[in-house]
Order: sequence, then structure tokens, then C-alpha cells
Amino acid sequence: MCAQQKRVTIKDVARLAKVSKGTVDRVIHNRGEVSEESRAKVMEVIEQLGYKPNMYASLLASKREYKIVALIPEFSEGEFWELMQRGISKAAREYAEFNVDIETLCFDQFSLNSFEHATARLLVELPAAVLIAPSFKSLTAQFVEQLRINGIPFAYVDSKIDDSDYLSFFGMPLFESGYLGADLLVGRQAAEEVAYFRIHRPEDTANTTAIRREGFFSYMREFYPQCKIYSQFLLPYDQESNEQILDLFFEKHPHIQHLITFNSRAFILADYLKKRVLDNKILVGYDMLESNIACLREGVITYLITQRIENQGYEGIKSLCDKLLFHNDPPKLNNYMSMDILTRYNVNYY
Amino acid sequence: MCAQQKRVTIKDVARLAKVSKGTVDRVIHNRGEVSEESRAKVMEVIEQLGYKPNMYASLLASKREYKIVALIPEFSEGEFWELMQRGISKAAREYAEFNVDIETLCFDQFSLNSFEHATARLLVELPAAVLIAPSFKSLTAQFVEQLRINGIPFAYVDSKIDDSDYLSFFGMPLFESGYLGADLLVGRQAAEEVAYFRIHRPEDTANTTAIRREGFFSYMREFYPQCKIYSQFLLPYDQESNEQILDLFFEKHPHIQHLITFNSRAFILADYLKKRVLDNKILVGYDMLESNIACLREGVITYLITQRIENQGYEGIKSLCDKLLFHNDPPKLNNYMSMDILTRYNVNYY
DNA sequence: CTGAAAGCGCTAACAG
DNA sequence: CTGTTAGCGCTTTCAG
Repeated sequence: MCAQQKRVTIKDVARLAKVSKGTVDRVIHNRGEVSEESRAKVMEVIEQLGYKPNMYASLLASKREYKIVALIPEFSEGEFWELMQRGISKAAREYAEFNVDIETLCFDQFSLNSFEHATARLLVELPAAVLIAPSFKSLTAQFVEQLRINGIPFAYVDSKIDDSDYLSFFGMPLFESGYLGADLLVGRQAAEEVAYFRIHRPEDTANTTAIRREGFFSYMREFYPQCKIYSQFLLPYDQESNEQILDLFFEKHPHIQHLITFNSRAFILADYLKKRVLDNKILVGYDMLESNIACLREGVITYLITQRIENQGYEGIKSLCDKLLFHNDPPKLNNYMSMDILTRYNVNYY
Repeated sequence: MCAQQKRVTIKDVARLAKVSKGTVDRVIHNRGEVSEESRAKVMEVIEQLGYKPNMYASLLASKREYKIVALIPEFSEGEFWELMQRGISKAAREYAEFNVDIETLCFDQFSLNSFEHATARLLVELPAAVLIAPSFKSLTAQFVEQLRINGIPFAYVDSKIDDSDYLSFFGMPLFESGYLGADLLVGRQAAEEVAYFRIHRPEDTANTTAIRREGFFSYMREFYPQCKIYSQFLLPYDQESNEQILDLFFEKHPHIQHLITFNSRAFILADYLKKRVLDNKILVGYDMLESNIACLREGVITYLITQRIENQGYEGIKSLCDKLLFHNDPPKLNNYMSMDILTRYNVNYY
């Protein structure tokens, strides 16, 4: 019934601009070899008709191939970065049919050296675009400068280096996530003392947890300035030492009930609490690692603040592909993803 | 470097099966007119080569058109169903280029009659597929039986009628959402009395809130069997009456602190609390209506349990389109979406 | 029942 | 600089 608006095609444009399809194609992909006159005319007609190229026809006809590499920390099963990789893989599957090949390049997030090696290797490959999880600040800055020189577009996930002209960023609003953590910890149950636990990192690290910590302190200063806040360093992998450290800590602070970690390893603390049967604690942590989830289910972790990490990887790659394939810029430069609150009662459907 | 696996095309299949492209196409879309012999041969080759049709080429060549209608309750701006419509519209935009036309048909969720009218109108249109938000149980059952007879695939959003052969369902796990609501309400702060507020609905309503209520009671029985639970009916649109009702209620229960609504209208209660400056309450509600969000931001609503309602509409339509266009069945029949917990501190990034 | 042929909208040589 | 032409992989007539 309704006047079926026929899709306007390159042929229509050609006809109305009084040139051939070939010329229209040339101006669309501005690959030169067109007189300014024709060019202007074609652009005008395109504007007028609201011509949008049919991507499927385009992809079908072209034999373009793109290589994208994702640069992220190496990981074992169940770790934070595995989730990121899943999103990347998902995007990889989706864009495979568009002839884009996505490769993940990993480095040791505790070694500057390893990062440098990785970036060097990457630069010789000259990929069409790069996704970066910037673990080290100044090294990343140097690296993206190289990308810029080579005209390679790049996007950030997890965190970002502010003054580089990245295509897009996908991550959690860190300050706010610390603020939220504080509220979940003490918002409905005023506390006289709280403790947070941290992990030592090398210098130059793009320390996401530091900003989170600031958010936490900001909340505490605002609402509970009198609350005592203790901090304690833990080791990332050495369980035994951690037990000693924690024994000492809880000996010294036997009444402390409210605990929080700003990194993704809340399970270290949770495992300790289980072992010592300290079950009157409130523990807030971040990120849905398998081990964290398990502790959440048992009720040892009270809240987990998390995000769809997979989405970050997925959307990051997507933004690069859309740029490459369709010349589409992402709707937003900085994409702060939602902070999801997980408890034992909603985790199963997440 | 790597042996570029050429995509296997219909031509390859035709060649190896010693038939023409036309015949291959006929068996792929099993539209008959093929001898059993050719058919078998072609199938065999397809299997062997792992042939997958190129959907873009297919869409490009074909002039198929599909009409899908979405049957949902009518809504004003800011209401629950508007969010659903947004997801539907998003999908509509995405699939427009595949020549699928998506129309939304609304009915009055408080009127059986209106629903019957809508379904009748829908059935004469004979759309290619239908998305249903089943407000009324037996009427929906009758309706989908008609769809079944006509071979029209359909999907449910929000809630479902169990024993109908729907293509997919997208919604919240209702029982669990009630359970979670209870935990947020009293889990960290034992209560002696709590109250929930409800809205009257016609008979036959697919009452999502009823199941939610059950979840709530289940939690309370399990953890706080001694807690007193009061209930109070409110009216969906009559603010003045509600004020009287609530004045009476809080006169009778002056000490009650923990309040919950299982429908999406927590803002009714919140507005009342604001007006009477009752600011020592904990209020848990569902769904992120604009008005709820506003109250959450002000701290009058403590927690909002919600889901990406837009996603339900989007995914529901998507599952129908994928079926129609690509003959893909959805990965899961029942898709329970995550229950997201919103507080004033994470709502801004949702 | 089957094959041949003409596109779908776009790209990419290739003459001119 | 520009028009022409031959496909990309698939669908859809239309003879036979």
C-alpha cells in the first residue's frame, strides 16, 4: 500500500549526476582521479538523494582484507583478561565473514619489558587497527604515538591514556566504582572501622585501582569522616604469606567487620575468611572472576561490582571494524559501561 | 601465508554434484521440483564441503519482504512498555535493510476486550511472525493457537504461556527477582515488619508480580519467618486516593521502615514519602521508569531491580528475524535476562 | 524436473 | 580524468 521507497543506488546517483557508476564509486571512496567538477556534482546528488551505500553489496564485490591486533595482558583460565578475550573472540567470529582477521597479542602485565617486546612485534606487522589495554602509562603513550605516525587507528579498553587521539574507549567509570563500593560497604550499616586490601604493582602501571580508591575515600570523607580506614598489602600469588599477613592484621584489628578490595582478587581475602571461619564480615570486591563468583555464592563475598568485561572487548573491536569497514565513527569517544552489582541472589542470571 | 581457505560457494556445490546452481538453490530452500536423486546428491556435497550460504549475497539477490508485528500494551512516555518499544524500534531499524517491516500493535493492558480486538486485527494481516507480551493468559493461549494453525512463528517477551510452541522467550526470572528484592530489603538489616504495595488487575492477567511476590515470601519464610508482612492495594493512576490510603496505612503502622512494590510503580509510594517527608524508609522497587529513576537519584527509592527491558524487545524481534531471514533458531528457548541492581550511585552509568 | 541467463548494488580493472 | 565491463554469490524467471 505504502509507497515503497525504492532504495537509492549508485546507479541513480550516477544518472542524476550525469556521470558513470565508476566515477561515483571513486568519489565515495575518495580515491582521487576525479575532477573537482564531477566530484562536487556527485556529492550534491548524494546529499540530495540521501544515498547510503549498500554495505552488503559492497562487501560482496570487494576483496578487502583487514588485520586487527588486540594487545592485552596474558591470562590463565578464570582470570580477568580471559573475559576480555572472550569478547574479542566473539567480535572476531562476527567479523570473519567481512574478511577481518583479529589476532590477540599478550604481554606480562607485571613486566615493562614484555610490553615493549609485544609492541615492537606488533609494529612490524602493521595491522589495520589496534585494540589496547594500556597496562603501562608512558610505554603506552610512546606506542600509540607510533601508531599515530603510521596512521593506524586504535581503541582502548579497561583504561586509557587521555591525550592520545584514540578512536574510542570502553571501560568502567573508576572513580564512581570506588564510590559505589564504599556505599555498598557502609551505606546501610555505619561502620567505625573499615579495611581495604591492595596488591603491589610496578611503577608506571596504569593503576585503575588507584582511581577506584580515590572514589572510595571521597565517599568516606563525605559521609563517614570519623570512620577509621586501615590498609594492608597482599601478594598476588603467594597464599601462605597472605595467610600470615592476614592473621597478623586481624589480630591487630579483631573487631573490624567491613572489608573491601579494589583489585579483582577479593577471593584471596574470601578464602582466608573461609579458612578462619570469620563469617561476620561484609566483603565488597570487584570483577566477576570464577573464584570471586564462587565466594559470592557462598556468601563470603557480599557484593561484587562488575561490568560486562566481555562487552568491552567486543565493543572495542566493533568500533575498530566499523571504522575500517564502514568508515563509521563510534557514537561516543568515551564509553563508560554500567557498574553491575552482584549478590549471591542475582549472580546466577548474570 | 596461510592457505586462504576459499569460501565454498553454490557454484562449487553445483559442480561437484553435477547439477546447476538453480537446482542447488532449490534444494537449499527445499521448495521442491527436484528429483530425490539430485536432492540426495546435493545434500551430500553440501555436507562434505561444509557449504554455508552467503547471506549477504542471498539478501542482495532476493526481493523477499517480511512483516512482523509486535503486540504489546499501549503506553505513555516514561512507562514500562515504552522501553520495550525502544528495543523493538532498534531492531526494526537494523532489519529494515533486510526488507523486514516491523509494526507495533498496542492494546489496553487493563481491558480483555481491547486485547481481543488487537489479536483479531492482527490475524487478518497474516504477518510473517509475531512478538507477544502476553498480558492475559487464556486469551493469549487462544491467540497463539491461531498463530500455530497458520504456521506463524512467535516469540514472547516479559512473560510467557508455557505450553505453546513459541520460538523464544525473553524476560526476567520472576521468582528470583522477588527473592532478590527481599534480600535487598532486609538482608543486611533485619526488620520486624515490612510492607508491600500492590495494584489491582483484572482476572486472567498474566500476573508477573504474583510470581515475584511468591519469591519474596519464600525468602521471608526462609530467613525471617517471624517478620510481620503487611500489604496494601494502591490505584494505578489516582494520586489523591493513594494519598488517603497511605495516610491511613502509615497511621496504623507508624514504625514500619521497610517497603517494597512488586510492580513498576514504586514512584507512587516514593512521591508520597517525599511529600510527607518520611525519610527513614528503605524502599525497594522494580523497573527503571523515568519516575523511578528520579526517586532513586534523590535517595527515596533505595534499590531498583531492573533488567534491560529494551533488550527483551530487541532480542525478541531479532530471534524472529533470524528465523525468518536465516532459518536460524535462537540459541536458547528461554532467555532469562540479568536482574540488575540500581542504586543512586550506579544509575547514572546504566 | 532442470539448466541457462539476467540481475541485486557495488568494486576494480582496463581502455581510452 | 572517465566510462565500460566483468564479476562477487545468490535468487528467480523462463524455456525446455
